[in-house]
Amino acid sequence: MGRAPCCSKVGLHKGPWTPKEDALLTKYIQAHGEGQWKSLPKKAGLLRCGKSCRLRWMNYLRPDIKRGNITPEEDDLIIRMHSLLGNRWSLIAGRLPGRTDNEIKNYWNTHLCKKLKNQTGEDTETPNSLESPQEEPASGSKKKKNGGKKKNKQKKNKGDKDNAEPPKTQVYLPKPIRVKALYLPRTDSNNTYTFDSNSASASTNQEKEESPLTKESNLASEFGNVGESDDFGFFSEEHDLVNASDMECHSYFPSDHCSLQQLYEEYYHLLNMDHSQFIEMSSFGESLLV
DNA sequence: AATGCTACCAACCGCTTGTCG
DNA sequence: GCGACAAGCGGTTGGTAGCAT
Repeated sequence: MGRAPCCSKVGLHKGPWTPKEDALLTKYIQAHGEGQWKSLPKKAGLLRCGKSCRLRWMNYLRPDIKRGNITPEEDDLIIRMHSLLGNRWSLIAGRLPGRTDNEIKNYWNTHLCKKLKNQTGEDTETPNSLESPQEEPASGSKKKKNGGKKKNKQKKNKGDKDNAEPPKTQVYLPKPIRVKALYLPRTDSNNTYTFDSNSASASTNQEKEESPLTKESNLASEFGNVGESDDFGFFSEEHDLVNASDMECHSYFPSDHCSLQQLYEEYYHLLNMDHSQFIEMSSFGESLLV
């Protein structure tokens, strides 16, 4: 398929965003809404590519972003979700409202991977991105060519992080996070699972359709189109969809452990059902169930 | 104080996927 | 069915902070 035009056109800014750029982007989106990322920079007066604008907005500027530590419960959920889903950061992020895929990915690579490695000895490679077992995760794979840079330690535009640098191995604070719609899997009395097809957030059209649900549907399709099985009732459209108001009822920021635990358990059940009864497991699906 | 090294994370890059004409 | 475009996703890179020497 065609690729989006490369962002590296001459004259376009790259690198850290300035407060001025942030303001321009925020102002434009507040006035005109999300979407049309390609034409947005020009209209907003930004010398950035659309992808860059989108990323900045999604990961940092969105008004519904909250900032805060990754709680131990979230930490635990990330670990367990990752064990189920692998490197599907957006899926995992979808289960952790207030967390972006980028954030979770970084958090995994910098904290959890190491943590698990220490706990389990060695076996913490991810299902989808196995690295050499000898290599250090994350940091080991990115030894800096530039080495130390103590001299010019001027701040880049992340001043809000300054108050949040705990010692190593701690959860790092204020980080921009995108609040994604919470697509809660639901269990009905027959223990079948369905997913909402609506977004609870003001997302773009694309986002609505390329939502975690869609990804889950993709996941389901990787399990062999289970959704098409009425018996399975997996992603059947006609029943028991969670509407936005339902989702509001599930705390938008399920900070309590019970909610997170429930999310995990539902995923766990979902992925550990006896699929062999219904489908032929794809290799990917199998990889998720190891 | 200067330098080296590592950890962290924002941002980028390239690929994939979905939509539309 | 095909190609172009828009958007999303995950891996990787590069800059900065902080600790060690």
